[in-house]
Amino acid sequence: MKIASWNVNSIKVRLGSVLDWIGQAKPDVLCLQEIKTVDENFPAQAFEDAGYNVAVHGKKTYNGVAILSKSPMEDITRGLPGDDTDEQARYLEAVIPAEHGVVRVASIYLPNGNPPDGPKYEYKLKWMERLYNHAKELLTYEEPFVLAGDYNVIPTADDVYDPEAWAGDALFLPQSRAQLSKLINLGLTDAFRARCDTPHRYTFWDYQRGAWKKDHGIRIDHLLLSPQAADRLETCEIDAQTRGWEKPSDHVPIWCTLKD
DNA sequence: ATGTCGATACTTTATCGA
Repeated sequence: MKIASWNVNSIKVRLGSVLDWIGQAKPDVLCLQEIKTVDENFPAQAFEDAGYNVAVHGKKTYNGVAILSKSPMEDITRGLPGDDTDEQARYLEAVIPAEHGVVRVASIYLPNGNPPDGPKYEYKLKWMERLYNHAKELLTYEEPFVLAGDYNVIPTADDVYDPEAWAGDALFLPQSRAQLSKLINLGLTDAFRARCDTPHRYTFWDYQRGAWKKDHGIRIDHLLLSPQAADRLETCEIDAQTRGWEKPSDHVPIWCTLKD
């Protein structure tokens, strides 16, 4: 079972690229972030024609997440539990029937948090605390799950081209990194790091300052696996070549395969 | 030395978020 994640920075602009990529990569599940559209305007038909079932949690202009799955999804949850007043569309979870049992998959768009001296950073940390609490709850089911998405957190200095340049950024502040560690230390596995210890492998390159050309990237898109999923992990890779495509997203797909 | 992109609206340029 191949499970992928991609922050597409507008599904409207990226539809052609996403269709091209799924045609080549053939994921069983693709979690999308920053679709930047309401549910009604999500191009569901195009993905259905490509053989996918579609679940969407969108919002006008900002954020928005979706899950595409070859198998029909069950128990779809929109929004991250823990705060009924949270209006931002950043979390979508679904249960996907597989050959042997089910795999639960979440599409996550964790808040950016900049600037770090204001309410946006507070929101980020609170959101991470809610994600921690929810992951803890999911772990009690003792089932395979994959929390896939744009975490907007650089885990270590090996995951950024220039740690000093990012020192004061909400994506790399000690508090952000500590909160990600705390989540992983519940017993989750960073699938990429479980399969590749090469430093300076990235999933995001800023549009500005020729970042892609100079390989000035950061690794902020992660697949976090429950123990039952980690036991079945085969490969995990980053499809960086899409960053060189026409009209690219600033993020690239990351995917893993789980033994059936 | 400079360098982006996408969505939106009192729109054709400015503002916001990333």
